[in-house]
Amino acid sequence: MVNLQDFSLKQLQYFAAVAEFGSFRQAAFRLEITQPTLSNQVAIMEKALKVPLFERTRKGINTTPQGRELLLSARRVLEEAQGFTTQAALLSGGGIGTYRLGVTPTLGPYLLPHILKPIHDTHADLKLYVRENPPSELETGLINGQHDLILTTLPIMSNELIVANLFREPLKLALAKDHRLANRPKINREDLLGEPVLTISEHHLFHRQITELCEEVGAPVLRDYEGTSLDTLRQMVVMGMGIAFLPALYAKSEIRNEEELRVADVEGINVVRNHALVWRNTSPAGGFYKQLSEEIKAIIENNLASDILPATLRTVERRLS
Amino acid sequence: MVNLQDFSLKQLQYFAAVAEFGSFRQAAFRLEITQPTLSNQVAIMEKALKVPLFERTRKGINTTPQGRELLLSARRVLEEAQGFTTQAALLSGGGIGTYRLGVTPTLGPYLLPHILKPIHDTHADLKLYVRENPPSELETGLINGQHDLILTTLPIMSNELIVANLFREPLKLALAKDHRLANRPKINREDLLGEPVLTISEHHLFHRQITELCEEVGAPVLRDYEGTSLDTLRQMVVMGMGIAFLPALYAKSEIRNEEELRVADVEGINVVRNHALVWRNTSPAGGFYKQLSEEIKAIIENNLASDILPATLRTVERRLS
DNA sequence: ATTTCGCTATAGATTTTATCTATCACAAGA
DNA sequence: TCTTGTGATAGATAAAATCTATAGCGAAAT
Repeated sequence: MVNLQDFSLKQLQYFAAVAEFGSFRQAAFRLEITQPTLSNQVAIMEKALKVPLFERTRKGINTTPQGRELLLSARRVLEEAQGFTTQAALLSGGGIGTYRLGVTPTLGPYLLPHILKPIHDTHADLKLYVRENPPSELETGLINGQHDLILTTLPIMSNELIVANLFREPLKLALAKDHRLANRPKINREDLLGEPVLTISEHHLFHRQITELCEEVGAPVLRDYEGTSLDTLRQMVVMGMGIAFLPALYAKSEIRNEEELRVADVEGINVVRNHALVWRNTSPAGGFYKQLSEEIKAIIENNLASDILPATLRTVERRLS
Repeated sequence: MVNLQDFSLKQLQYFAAVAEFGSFRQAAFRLEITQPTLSNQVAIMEKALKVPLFERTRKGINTTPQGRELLLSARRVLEEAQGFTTQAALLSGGGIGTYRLGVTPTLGPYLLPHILKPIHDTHADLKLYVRENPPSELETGLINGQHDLILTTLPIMSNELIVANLFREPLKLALAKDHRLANRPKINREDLLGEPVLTISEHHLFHRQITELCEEVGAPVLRDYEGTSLDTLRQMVVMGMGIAFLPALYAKSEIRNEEELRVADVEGINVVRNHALVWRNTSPAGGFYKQLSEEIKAIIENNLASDILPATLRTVERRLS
């Protein structure tokens, strides 16, 4: 059996050239090598394949019947190889290819619709394969190579990841339409005293932020009814089971119907989620990811300035402990 | 632009193996090379393509987004290359492929039906691409590579051709049913005196044989009515324009209707065509062609013994002058 | 007939490439 | 802390590709 290593692309090229020009000399001239080199390589290939490809005469060559058949296969190989090189040339330009982006379910569906379109306009050949996972899984998934990039909430613990802060997202207070505070022009911290608060399950990072906030203002957390998604949380608020803090972008996206819910700020409360684009410090495309993060930040600040706060920090490599 | 010569099949194999095993060391082990060699080759390819294929970490590698895309192309290349090798392995067995066989129009249609089937049975993967040409064109066509093999009548002049004699084909006398000699049990040389003889056009080799024969027996050749094919010659005999000498195999194939024509031998006349299989002495498949000629000879002697005479000579390399 | 030209094959030197051995440096896990 | 597993690096060696120069042969031209 002939092994793959028994011949090379170069030899296939030589073979095809000789067949095309019908002469070793001419083919060698076109290939910009000398004739003995060409004869040698073809002879080596013939020996490896155990098939005579050419019939040598004093006035040129004839391709053997076997050579004619193999020529077709050889051309197919060369064609595929050419495809490989052209694709490589494309990809070497950067910003091309399918990148696996992991996102938090509490942010992705509400942020991505705003940024995917402009990114696609800038990078026509960039595709994002988006998968949703809770932030903790995003981080490990990024480290072990399931994702190329993640769009997640801080903090990020691993010191082998590079974090590009994008923006801060405030939490908004969501009230049922018939809630006693629903029609207040302003709501203060003190108004929340004793108000039962619904939160999302504790797998999500801002569960802890909310419970801390509730302790500060003296609002009880309804642990028995932790929502598994922001949508169920919203439904529970509508049904009057309590109030809830919802991320601003979620509120902007999903709460259109003012008949159902009122969304309000609370004076003196400034709880935010920090969102960032994160990648491995070993990633060869780090430069491109950095550029991408700047573009995303610009898009957000242009389109969503009224809903979010700009990032506090520049891109930093976070260090643990 | 990346050139084809900038990477090799071997490197593609290495690339695919590293991507598959997720580790240089393991891949190197499977490939039976050392890890530095593998790292080196992959690095060389990355440099040539200007695309990072892997992201190196202390616990293994991740394939970059570009690497993932290129992996698909690389696998296609390797697949085609594999196809090339398997085809080469098939062809190296011999007796496989499409051989271009040139035949005389005065023999091919009447002989080939008898031999193609048995040859196909013996060599299932041998295909013959048959083209008809007058013997003189067959010879030059063989020399300049338009044919791989020819089945033609002797003599062959070129000394760079190898001739394997197959058999001798007698000429039969064809008479119209109402000819004065048609019912004779035997016909002698003397009976032909003065009989007008039709022949095929002078492009065909046995035109000369027939004119010489006619001179010997004192029969005039009707030059004005030279047939362009054996079939027209036969029609002319049926119409009573004269008698004709036809090759035995043609007579056997085409003259079924005894109502039209009578076919007879002439006592004392022994004109034959010598048929041979011929190929270039430079042809790498010479051994196979020789074997093929023996098989054809055997087939003929088994199936057509009553119609032809065995070849006089063994295979010889004919010399000119 | 002889020469010239064009073709491929061959020999040997040289350059280039692939490969190996030995080792380093780093991170994770025991 | 030590071991194990990972890829990178340096230098020596082996292998392969390439070149130059030339031989040998057949066909075409002289």
